Amino acid sequence: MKQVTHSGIREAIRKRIIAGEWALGELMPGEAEFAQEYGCARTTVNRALRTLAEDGMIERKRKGGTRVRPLPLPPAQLRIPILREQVESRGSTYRHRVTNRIVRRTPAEIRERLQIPETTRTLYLETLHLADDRPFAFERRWINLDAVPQAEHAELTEYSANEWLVRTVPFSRGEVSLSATKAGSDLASALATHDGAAVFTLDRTTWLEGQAVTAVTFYYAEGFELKFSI
Amino acid sequence: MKQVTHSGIREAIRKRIIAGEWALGELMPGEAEFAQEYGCARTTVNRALRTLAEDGMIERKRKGGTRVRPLPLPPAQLRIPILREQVESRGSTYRHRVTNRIVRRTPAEIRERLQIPETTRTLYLETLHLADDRPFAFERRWINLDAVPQAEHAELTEYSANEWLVRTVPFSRGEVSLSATKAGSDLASALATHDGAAVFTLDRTTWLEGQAVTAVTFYYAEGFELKFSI
DNA sequence: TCTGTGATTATGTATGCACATATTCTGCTA
DNA sequence: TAGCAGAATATGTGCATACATAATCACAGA
Repeated sequence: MKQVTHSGIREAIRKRIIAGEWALGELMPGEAEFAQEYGCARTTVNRALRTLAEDGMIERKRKGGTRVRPLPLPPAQLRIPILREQVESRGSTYRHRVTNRIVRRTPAEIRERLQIPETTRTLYLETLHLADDRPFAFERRWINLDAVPQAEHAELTEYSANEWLVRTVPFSRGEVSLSATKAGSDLASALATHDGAAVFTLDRTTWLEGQAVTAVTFYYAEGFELKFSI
Repeated sequence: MKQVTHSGIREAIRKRIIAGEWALGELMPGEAEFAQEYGCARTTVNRALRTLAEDGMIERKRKGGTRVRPLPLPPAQLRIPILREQVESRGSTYRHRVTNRIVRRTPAEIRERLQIPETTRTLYLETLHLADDRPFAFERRWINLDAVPQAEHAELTEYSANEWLVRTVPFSRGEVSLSATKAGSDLASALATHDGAAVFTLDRTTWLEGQAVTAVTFYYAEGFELKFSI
């Protein structure tokens, strides 16, 4: 009846929590108790409960015991795919075009986002991402040339700066901000839409081992939706 | 020098991956090899590598071995806080006002989203969420009364429908869609902004054990940003 | 009543071992 | 050469045990 695998026990306990066997915030049985009930080692229960805690379903404290989360976290696992995948998953053909590329003075706002001094050189890039040759997203990007010097002379024809960085500086971390922007005339013409269009906007600042790598803003064409499961 | 804890080993290996010791997609040493190198049990290495795999940094296959992810996943952990927390974390006072509440025919679009027949009764709610008495977000919600019959007569004064559902039907799952909407005149007046404003929009459809619970759309006031770390 | 200290206890983790499971690899056979 | 069966192997998992660690609790002393 009851599985004696950690995943089986995890799902059994998950069902019991959802069924309301313990109220929000209420203390649950301890590992030893569950182990006896399910007829398995405490180690196995430990793993089941640890996983549920990682999922945000329960809280655990040494000596304090295990309890159902008082206010369950809305757990959303959002993975923002790289643009090529966003386009190709819609069945469209992806292409990109670098419309501007220059090493120039970094605007103060970007210097602050990247926390770099005025002397640091950055590469500024504007890229238009196309789905079936229609504008899909417009990208403004600054790359810290101290962190990624080889970007200055990188070929960005086969791969966009987006993909090039993912391959060159993988596993970087950072901050993302999502918002809605009212298109000005320059943005509207880049995205081939009208002035005042509501544009879904994604800002990302990326770090690797404490050093700023890049700051980027994506402006998505009208009708774009970022979908994910929770 | 090197920790013999799973987290110590995990971080050591993470650093080696980031340093580029193995190329993207390249085969890494096996568990037994790492265990010998770090002088610990294979179980410990197993947990370290398992965690790295959950983080999306490596891929593992039985007999196939462990390799660095060929194309690293952009790992974004987004937890959408409930509105009260979004407001209060900005240091503002949260209040809400139910501006409309009616059991009526469910629009076909919503029936499709919830996959419910025409006969199913739903509760329609409009709620205005305020930060320091200024509009922060406007919410349109349909609640499946088959799934949550007690919603029909629930007091929604202390807690908004948002929070009431989180407490009543915790741990539900679903789909989220983020987009940008151009405000029409009714939405603009609800949010006390101007016609044509760019409005950040969040759609969510929620399920519990295969049954549709609620469909909701949040329209956030101008200037709103949804921030998170990756 | 307040305070601090030590005992208590639930979870956290490392280990050695055994066995399960999914792939890949090898070599036999047609 | 193609196809298939079985061997080999890396990861996956369960268990018993021991000890670590962090909270909490109880109690003594001021």
